[in-house]
Amino acid sequence: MRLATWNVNSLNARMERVDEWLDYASPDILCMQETKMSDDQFPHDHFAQFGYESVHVGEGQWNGVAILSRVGIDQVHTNFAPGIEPDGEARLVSATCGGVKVTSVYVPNGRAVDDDHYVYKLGWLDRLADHVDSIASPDEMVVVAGDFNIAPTDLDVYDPAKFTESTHTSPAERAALAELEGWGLADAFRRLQPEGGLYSWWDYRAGDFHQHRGMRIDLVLATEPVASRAAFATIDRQARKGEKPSDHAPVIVDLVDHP
DNA sequence: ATGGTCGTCCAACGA
Repeated sequence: MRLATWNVNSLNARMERVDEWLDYASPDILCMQETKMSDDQFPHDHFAQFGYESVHVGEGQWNGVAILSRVGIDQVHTNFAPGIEPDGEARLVSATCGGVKVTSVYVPNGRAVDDDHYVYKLGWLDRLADHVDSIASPDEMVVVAGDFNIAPTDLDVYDPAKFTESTHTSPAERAALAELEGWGLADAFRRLQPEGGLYSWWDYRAGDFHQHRGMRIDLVLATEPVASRAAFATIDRQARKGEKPSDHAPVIVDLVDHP
């Protein structure tokens, strides 16, 4: 089973690249972020032609998350689970796909460590931990995948010295990630790829992609029953090249039946 | 040394 996550930075703008990518990467489950689309615009029928069922939580101009699956979609949550303060933005959708409890997340950017949006980001991550604990347990197959807007360690940043005291690398953000790891969610890509310098996002400006100035902020977090089955992981840099790329590359994790 | 691009939609703003 192939899992993937991709921040497409506007599905309308990315439609051709997404079609091309589904053809060659052929994921069984794709978590998508930043569709920047309302629910009535989402092309469920189009993806059905590729063999995918889909769920989407959108708001229009900003945010928007989806799950595409060709192994079924059930038990959908379109916001944080009951009992958790609902989010006003379209940043999370959960569903059970092929026996895996999948959540597609678009974690708030934070903007700056002294910005209210950073406080919102940290609170959002706390609520994400509550959400996961509410809908699943660590002994189940659970995946939380998406744009976390956090580089887990300095191995995931092209120049850590440039990102001290800033969003994406701050101790509080990394502590929030550690909280999820403490619950039982492991960084599936990192377990299979111990070396640093592999990134999933590059600023459009200044030729950052070609200069390898990026960060690994798109993560596939998985419980042990999933992570122990993960046999291969990659970031598809090909999808960041060429005409009209997203500023993020897809992250792929392949599972085998028997560890 | 500075700033450099996209996407949303036409004016800035978010990333």
